[in-house]
Amino acid sequence: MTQYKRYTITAALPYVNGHKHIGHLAGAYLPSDVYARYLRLMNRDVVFVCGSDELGTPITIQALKENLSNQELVDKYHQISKEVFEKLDISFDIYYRTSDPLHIETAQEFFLKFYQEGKFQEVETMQYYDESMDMFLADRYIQGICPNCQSDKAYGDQCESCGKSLDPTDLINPKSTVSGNTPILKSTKNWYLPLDNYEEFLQKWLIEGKKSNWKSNTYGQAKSWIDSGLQPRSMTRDGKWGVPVPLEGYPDKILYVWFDAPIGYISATKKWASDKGVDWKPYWQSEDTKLVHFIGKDNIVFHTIIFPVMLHAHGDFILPTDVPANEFLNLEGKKMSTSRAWSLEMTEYLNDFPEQTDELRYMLLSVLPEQKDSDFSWQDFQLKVNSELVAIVGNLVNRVTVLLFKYYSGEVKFHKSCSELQGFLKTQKEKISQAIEDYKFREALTELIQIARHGNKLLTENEPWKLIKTDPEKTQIVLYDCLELILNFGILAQPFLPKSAQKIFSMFHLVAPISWDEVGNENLIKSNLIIAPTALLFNKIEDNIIEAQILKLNAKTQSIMANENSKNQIQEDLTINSKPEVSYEDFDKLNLVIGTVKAIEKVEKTDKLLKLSVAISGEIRTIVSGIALHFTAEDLLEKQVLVLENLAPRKIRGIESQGMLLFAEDQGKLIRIAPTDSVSNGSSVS
RNA sequence: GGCGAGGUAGCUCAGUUGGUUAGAGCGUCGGAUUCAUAACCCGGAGGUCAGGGGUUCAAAUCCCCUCCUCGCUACCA
Repeated sequence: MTQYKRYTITAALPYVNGHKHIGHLAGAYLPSDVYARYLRLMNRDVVFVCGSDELGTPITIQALKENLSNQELVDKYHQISKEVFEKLDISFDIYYRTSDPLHIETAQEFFLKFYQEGKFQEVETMQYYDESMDMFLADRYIQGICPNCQSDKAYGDQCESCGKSLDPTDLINPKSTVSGNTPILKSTKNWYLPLDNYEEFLQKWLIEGKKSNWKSNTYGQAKSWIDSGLQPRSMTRDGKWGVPVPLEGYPDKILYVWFDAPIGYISATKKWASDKGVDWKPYWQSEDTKLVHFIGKDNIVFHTIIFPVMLHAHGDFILPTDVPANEFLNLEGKKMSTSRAWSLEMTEYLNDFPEQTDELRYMLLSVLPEQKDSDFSWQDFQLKVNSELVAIVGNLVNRVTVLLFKYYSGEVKFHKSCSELQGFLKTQKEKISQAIEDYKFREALTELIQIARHGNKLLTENEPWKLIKTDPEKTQIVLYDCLELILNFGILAQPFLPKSAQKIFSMFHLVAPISWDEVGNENLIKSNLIIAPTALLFNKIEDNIIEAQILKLNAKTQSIMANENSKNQIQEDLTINSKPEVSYEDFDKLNLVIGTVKAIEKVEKTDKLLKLSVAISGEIRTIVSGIALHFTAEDLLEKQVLVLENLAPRKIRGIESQGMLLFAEDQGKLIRIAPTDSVSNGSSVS
């Protein structure tokens, strides 16, 4: 269907700072595996690469948490990931790791070439530096008080409590998480890739070139980034756990993980090629190669903009042909979250259902978030397994083998299959091929099941259990047709259900892989063949299994949340204790008064801001407060509130705010503070 | 608020060069059947395609407005 001579298929490198869940599987690994398996069965030249992304700051943070060295941590999770993918039959040609020396070398070559050709901009910026540890602090190594929600759990890049993304210099009272000391600002040099210089290239290659053949979600998001104007982006960081910057005099500089990680695809290909004794270059540098990146939507910008710009700037490389990005998979209607334990990790599934990997593959493929976020529910899982895999596929195989053994002791009598059946198989094969090439895996799966449905229909229509009494010869033909459907189902099922496909082949004394071209080949079923009796292809999943999983999920998330709450409690206690002692003079500077809210309006074009008019003594103060999510106008109108009267005025959204309203906060909810009996406006609080 | 993606049957979702009667699976109801893991097969019911307006001989599909969901992003003394 295409003119490509070879295919380079990549699946997003899992960042090995923890266990990966089924959302990751559905997002990148399963679709890419189906695609790669299909192409191999088409006898195409394919390399399918993936590997652990093992560098960067979050690794070091997780290592501290688990009390392991960086290397021990990545070794641990690399091993787990590798095994999990093997068990789920994800058929990577190589599962690599970015801590490999070959990768370091490859990434450094990239960097050096850019450096020597003047493709970087050297920029000096001020960064936090921990003098006691003699190191610059990456964002995650700085903790302080969030300027937004006052939580003291805010990191340099984001507040864990309110989720606001931050710049390290936004933090109040920043501390180094390494030493606990207050860091100083110090000048540092980094190398920036001026993405804005490549807008013309992106305009032509992506905006114009990919408009009609990329999925709307991928294209839309990439276009949105380009349209909003690209900025130079630093391709280096201060740190030690990463690819060292290959320049003299910068021992503490490493490459930004998003610079080196996608290069990992290339390093992985190099390693695979050298192990195999072939040349890696055509897979990345030849125009007749199709390069496809399978990713989740969180990686779109890196795979559609930054990495292509890198490849383009380098000059020797081809660009990705397709970037089929999937949306997210929810679990029981809610977004998966590792920190809230609302997730199904691949290791958990394998532990509970070690023999049912095809069932998971089937379920996930049938709900792949191809167009929009989709949902995995245990009930749905049970339904899909029981009413499709068991009732349609497994049942067909069972029906046919039972009849065959009953009437013919399992021996196949050869008959030429009818042309109608041949036509049907050919049609399904074409439909499935086309769907896979269009990355419509759900559709492909539906067409696959049609083959088994057809078999059940043949049986019901011809009733061989009756026919055997009147027309033994016709009975043989019907059963032969059914066997042919089963075998061909197996061939076409190989990309989706590899274990089940092999089970089917075993009945016919055949071994996978069987090429796509063999669909409809009558010589595969030998005359007078004795079918090997098989166990049931799929087993029903009973209600209690599903109930147990749902209970387990709820228990898991509740215990984590309880844990979190107690941690929060400790954190809050710490907040109280961690504030420095103040003198009476300091306290006396604050003028706290009671006022009454006289008018409220929402600040235009904001979600959280309310503009309030508050009466204190003789005057009306205008105060802007970020509380619109907690209170409506009715809640506060004519109510008394606690006001910090002498706070320096500040303009917010063009309105001068003359004071500050004080509220009690409990678990993120704001509660109004007011005297128990009404007092006159302006009454002081001391 | 800005940007992106969605809103189609009870549920999960397909469906764009605009074109008969809007589809599938599951569920539901009815029928048929017993070879089979109470499974399979046939049939029915079920939709103002989020709402409104426009373009057109013709709109789920193109344009405009509004509402809702998700993601990114902005304001938060």
